[in-house]
Amino acid sequence: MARVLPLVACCKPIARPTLSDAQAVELETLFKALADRHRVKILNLLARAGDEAICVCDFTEPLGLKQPTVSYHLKLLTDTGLLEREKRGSFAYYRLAGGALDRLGAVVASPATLARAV
Amino acid sequence: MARVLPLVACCKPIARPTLSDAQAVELETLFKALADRHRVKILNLLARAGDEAICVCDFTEPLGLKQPTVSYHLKLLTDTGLLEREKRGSFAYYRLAGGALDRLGAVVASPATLARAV
DNA sequence: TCATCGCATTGAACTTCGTCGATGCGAGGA
DNA sequence: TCCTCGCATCGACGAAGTTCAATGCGATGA
Repeated sequence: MARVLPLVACCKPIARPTLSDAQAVELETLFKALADRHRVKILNLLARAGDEAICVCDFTEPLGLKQPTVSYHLKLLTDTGLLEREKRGSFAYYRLAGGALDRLGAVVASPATLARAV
Repeated sequence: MARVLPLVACCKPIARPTLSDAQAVELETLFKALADRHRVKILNLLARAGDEAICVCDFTEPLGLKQPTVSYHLKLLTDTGLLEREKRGSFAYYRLAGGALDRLGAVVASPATLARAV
């Protein structure tokens, strides 16, 4: 029986019976992480890169942001569980966390989608 | 051939080739609408209500917010295209916009999900 | 060891958001 | 017509988010 995957280690879909306060806060945190044009672009760049990781310095130019700001956004996404960080020498590489986008989809599943999933 | 539905009259999935600036802004707007615990609960309440609409006065108690604040959130969600408003006498009823949650799922579709969809 | 490079963190300025009292407005009902 | 009720809007305030120069720190190489 298919199951709706938890997101980032938490989170139930929006369209479930009674969302608790804690669950609402978790979803708020998740969507806040996505609620910025630059972070959306970061996810897009990483999704397109597939398995390949991208280092901090390679984000600044496409985003048009300074390095501290890029680090700020990357840290926020990583803390939310959407990104994974890997250190190589003095470089920091980021990649999409495994299945992050898939689980994201499950969270916003509507009743109709749920019916199909279960 | 299945197609990824546009959201709210815009918006391509995150994992698509090159997100334009405008598309990133649209997604930012969308996720910002979801990035609040009370708005998440509103969507949850409406999703559970199915086809039935809920009037403003019935949100204040479960949300623990005053009427002006509830109206603020409902307007924000409506402006984003996630909710629909219907006036009955002096009452205002809100319901989920048709397929809003489904299209939401399409937006966050990962490359793997896309492969399945197409 | 010393200089350099890449990244994280700090601190401060600025912007945006969430909340609610007060107010306005249209719809009923007396 | 006047009063009341439900909702939207305004105005103001505090809270939170975004940006970047300055700084700190570990890694690399001369």
